[in-house]
Amino acid sequence: MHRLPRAAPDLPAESPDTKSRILDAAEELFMEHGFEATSLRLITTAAGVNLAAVNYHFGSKEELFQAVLTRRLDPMNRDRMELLSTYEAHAGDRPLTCEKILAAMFIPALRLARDHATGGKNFLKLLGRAYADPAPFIREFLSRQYGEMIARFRAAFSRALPHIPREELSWRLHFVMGALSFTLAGTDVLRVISQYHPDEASNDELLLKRLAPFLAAGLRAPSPAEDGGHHPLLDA
Amino acid sequence: MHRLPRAAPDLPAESPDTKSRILDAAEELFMEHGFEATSLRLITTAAGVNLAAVNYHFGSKEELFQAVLTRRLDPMNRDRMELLSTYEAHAGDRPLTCEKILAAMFIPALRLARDHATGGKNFLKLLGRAYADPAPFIREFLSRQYGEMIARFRAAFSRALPHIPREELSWRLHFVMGALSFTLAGTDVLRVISQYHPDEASNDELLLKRLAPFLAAGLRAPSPAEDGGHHPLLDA
DNA sequence: GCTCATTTCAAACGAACGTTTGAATCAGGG
DNA sequence: CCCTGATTCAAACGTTCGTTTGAAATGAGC
Repeated sequence: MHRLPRAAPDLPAESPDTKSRILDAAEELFMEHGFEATSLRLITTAAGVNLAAVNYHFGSKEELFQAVLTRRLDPMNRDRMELLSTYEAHAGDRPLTCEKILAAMFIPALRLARDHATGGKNFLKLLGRAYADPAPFIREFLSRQYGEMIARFRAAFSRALPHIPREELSWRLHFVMGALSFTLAGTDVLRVISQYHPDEASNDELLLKRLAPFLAAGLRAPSPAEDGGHHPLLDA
Repeated sequence: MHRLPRAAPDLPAESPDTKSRILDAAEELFMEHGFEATSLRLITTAAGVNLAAVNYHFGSKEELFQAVLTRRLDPMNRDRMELLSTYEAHAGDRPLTCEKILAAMFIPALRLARDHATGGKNFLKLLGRAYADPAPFIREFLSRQYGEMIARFRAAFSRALPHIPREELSWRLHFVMGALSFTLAGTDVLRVISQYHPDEASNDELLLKRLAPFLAAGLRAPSPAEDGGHHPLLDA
């Protein structure tokens, strides 16, 4: 099935196997232009491989896209769950704080953004954009990939915030994922909103350090159902 | 330039002028499949008009997309700013609450979702997805359309939260826009997160009533810069 | 050194795309 | 009634798309 050709004795950092070169090029180009607007010819040219290589190694363009996502999303979500388990074991039977749970979500993403020099950041952008893509095969794929992790984290938040009704918590988790993916996608809408310190905008750690307190406060907000109701919003 | 053919005496709800039929069909299909994956042939067939009509009336596919967005986005953002001005005038020289400012952002969006029977909800979904689209012409268009409104609202939040540094506030405004657009886009990721009460998920008013307290609490959170620092996140 | 399965390659496939063209159709004013 | 400008229409334009094909190249095992 898989070929193990040269053991790559000491080639500098160039020309890993064809499959990886396609994945790297596809990751960057999908991130830059989106799925539909990125042609296989663009990808294979950038990767320096033959056009037919994609269909040979991956089967189709859609399967290539899923392979691009799986390669990094799978380990990242596994890391998230492991980190959450570590925190929980360390806390004994006391519930975790929201900040700690959010840290279990963010740290693996940060690790990804830093480890692979450019690849990681490209991937997070790509992931943020995939969230908003209407293509059914993307939506189903993400549901499959995220299902287990989300369930674990919802349970953790549920213990951390016992006074928040389950349904309300589901919504807030949805908002958290929205703000996170929007932020990681790093769209240039930011240029409109802030006066845009470019050197800081690219610093993901600082970015998430700002996002976490924001989200933690939102998660802890009194539930509309528990504080007697009548919020001013939308009643005017 | 524009033709005013029949005054449409009492045609039930069918066959407005060609331009509107194209806009309606395009709005729904762009929402459903995205910009790149929606062909002009699909749009014109759904609208019951000739293929060439798009290029005749709008010039190109890109200009059609911008026309779809402008048609509703323009009035909505104008409504938002007017509502904010109304609230500010009513409050005299006291700063508005975060909830009130958020209401000025949400209510026009809700009005849009309700007024035009199906069109409005389609549009909000489309708008949420356009936020994440990498196409340069979309990004530039949104920057142009949103610039003025964002500036107004940032000023309002700045008065409501004088203890939050300007830069921190810019980030939080970014998070607010992210959560809002993600929520309005209404991706099915939601199906993963919550156990999904379908009849409630489609109720935008309830949805935004949950989102507003969440965001208001996040906006009011102590700034990492002002509370002496050392947050637990990311230090583990 | 031949074998055979794996991988690469140039070339082509049919389909679908956005856009253009030029004639047909229409409505209203002289 | 024809003229004029605006709109619709069928047809075709050239390009690009994802995928397939069949032969050439490759490399490990006997």
